[in-house]
Amino acid sequence: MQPPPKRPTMADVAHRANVSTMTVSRAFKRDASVSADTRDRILRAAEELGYVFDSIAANLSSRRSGFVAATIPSINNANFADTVRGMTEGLRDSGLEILLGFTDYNVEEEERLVGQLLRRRPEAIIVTGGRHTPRCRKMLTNAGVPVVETWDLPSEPIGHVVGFSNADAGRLMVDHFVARGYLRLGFIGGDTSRDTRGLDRRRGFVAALQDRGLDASRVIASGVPPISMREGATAMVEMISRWPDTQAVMCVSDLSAFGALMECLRRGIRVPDDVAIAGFGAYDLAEQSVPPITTIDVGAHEIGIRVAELVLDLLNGRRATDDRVVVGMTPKVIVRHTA
Amino acid sequence: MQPPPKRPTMADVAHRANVSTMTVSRAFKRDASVSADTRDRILRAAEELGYVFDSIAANLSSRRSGFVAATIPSINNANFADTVRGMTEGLRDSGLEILLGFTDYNVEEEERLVGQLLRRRPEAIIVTGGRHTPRCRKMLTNAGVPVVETWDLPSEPIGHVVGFSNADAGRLMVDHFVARGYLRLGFIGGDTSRDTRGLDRRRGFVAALQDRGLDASRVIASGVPPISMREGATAMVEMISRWPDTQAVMCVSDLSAFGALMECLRRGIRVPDDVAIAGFGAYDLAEQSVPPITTIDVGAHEIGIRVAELVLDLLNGRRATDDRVVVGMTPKVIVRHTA
DNA sequence: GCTTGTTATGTTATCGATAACATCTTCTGT
DNA sequence: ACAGAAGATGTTATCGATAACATAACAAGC
Repeated sequence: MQPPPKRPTMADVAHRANVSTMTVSRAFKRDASVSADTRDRILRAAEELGYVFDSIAANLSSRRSGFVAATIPSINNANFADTVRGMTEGLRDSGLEILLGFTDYNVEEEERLVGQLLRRRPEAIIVTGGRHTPRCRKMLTNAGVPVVETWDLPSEPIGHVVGFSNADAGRLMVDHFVARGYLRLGFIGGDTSRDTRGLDRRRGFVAALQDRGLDASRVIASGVPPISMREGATAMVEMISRWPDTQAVMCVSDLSAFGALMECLRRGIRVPDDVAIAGFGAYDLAEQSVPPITTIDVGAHEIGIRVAELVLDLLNGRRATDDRVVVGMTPKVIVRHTA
Repeated sequence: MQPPPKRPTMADVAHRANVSTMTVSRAFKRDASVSADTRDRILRAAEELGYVFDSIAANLSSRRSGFVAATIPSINNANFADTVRGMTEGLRDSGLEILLGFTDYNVEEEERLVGQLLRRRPEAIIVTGGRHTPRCRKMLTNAGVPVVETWDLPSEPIGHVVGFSNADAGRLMVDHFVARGYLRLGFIGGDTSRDTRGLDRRRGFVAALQDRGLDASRVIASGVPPISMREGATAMVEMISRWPDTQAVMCVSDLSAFGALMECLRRGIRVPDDVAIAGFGAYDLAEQSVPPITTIDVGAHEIGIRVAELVLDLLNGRRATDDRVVVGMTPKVIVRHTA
């Protein structure tokens, strides 16, 4: 290895442009009062030297990191992707960037990740879900920046909330099934150790069954969340072999619902005549599938937009930091062909 | 607003634990030589004070940021998600984190993004694709850190490469179609202004047709990349109405192929008997779909793993920084039912 | 017993920018 | 023509950690 080629600094640019470093610093901001002439000279000098602004130094000096941290369970999930898109759009003109971390549907991993993210001094932190390890809760509580929980309506929020009740989503589907005359109902989801929101949907589903005095035992829990199309297919096979008279099945997501539906097509099981299927999440897939899949829309994109608005309001002092904002969204059944 | 509650610093921890800040700093590293006793005392003091390590200051001081930057076209794409997963796995134990940015399939946006990322002094930068704006090329060339281009085999690489030839992928599908006896072939993709890799696949497809003296005019280019399932469906309609005798169609991705396939099912067009359909990317969707979709696998996950290995080798000096590494992968057709 | 090495810890000088305040021009209105 | 505001630029101290070097304490080897 040779000695690092020493990058030029602001001082180098300042020297070349015959100004002070402070003026260079101002020239690199938007609104700063620097004469057009001087700014040109500085930017030209920077260009000639190949100067690259050092955000790290700027962050330390200004005590502002310029980003908000966000954790989502998975990079490969259209729902969370929609939410992140919404956040990105909402923050676009604010100069804030999003630092994204993935928890892999795992609260231990979330704890680790939140710890790492907080070390980078984000201006706000957004987490998916309302269940965390005690240590993680504590870190978030003491973070000293706005905290927003999303995709959930926690009973004891840490800070602010933009979400919906996953249990209600489960209930909602029972209502829909029953209204259609289906009474022997099942639920397909992953093993329950990880995806707490999926688990809440199942809880709501089961509770609604019990409220109505219906059989609440038809639950398949297998596969590591998020369960895949394939696992949905496998679970469907198990469902109809264990409880052959099942009339309708809710799957924890549209992906598993699609897998279940495809398995039925392969086996010549008619949907919804022999068994009805519904999913969750309003993925494109559910709409485009033949037949199209009944699902629940929770407004993933809108969640992102609302979160961004909220964060900006809090950071700009347009809202008091200490009053808890809870934005509740309402899940809606989208009725299609399969249920 | 009250005066900011002033976070504790290392100096505070040092004072409380009766050591110097340097010892605190060491206690927070892994390997540093601090007696077990002292370390305990320090960590306890830190815990009691609610101290949170400040990465920004550490980065400035140590002149190491501890992350690699990566740009991908979209957060919502299973292929790039697989690659990112591979990179994450490969970097897991290195202490390096991934700072992810999304270009929205847009080289202008990529330029902006790369500029922002470089300001944060990444230890390496990974970009998707081999086509960039001139300014972006220049920034990458002068970045002073390892640069890896992926998902492509650029003719003039900036630094290192882990990818495959998209044109070859297009050619490969023509070979497959012809081997099956299909001779009137079409291609469905987005409008050509953005997704340069999709465009390369089309180029290869068209070139292969011309080489064989086949009709190369059946190209539908509409929709902003990445084109959706719905756009695939629309494009399929256009294809069969403009060229009703088309025998086989390659779609730029499995998503659009799925959309095209579903449209055929809706219209009672038999696949592959009336028209064959193939996609690209080996998404789960293509495997689970009924019927399952013929596609091309490029090893998205493996690309990520290879990139991570390469980056680690370069950063650890196990490979010279100045010899260009080109890892070429070979796209493979996965033959299923639709073509 | 004295050198040498190892381990644990402290001291000092930065890293590269910015906040806050100071200074010097140049307008503006009367 | 002059006070006062607004605009453009400079000076100094600092943000919170770490590299590099220095030192102290103790063990091992001869």
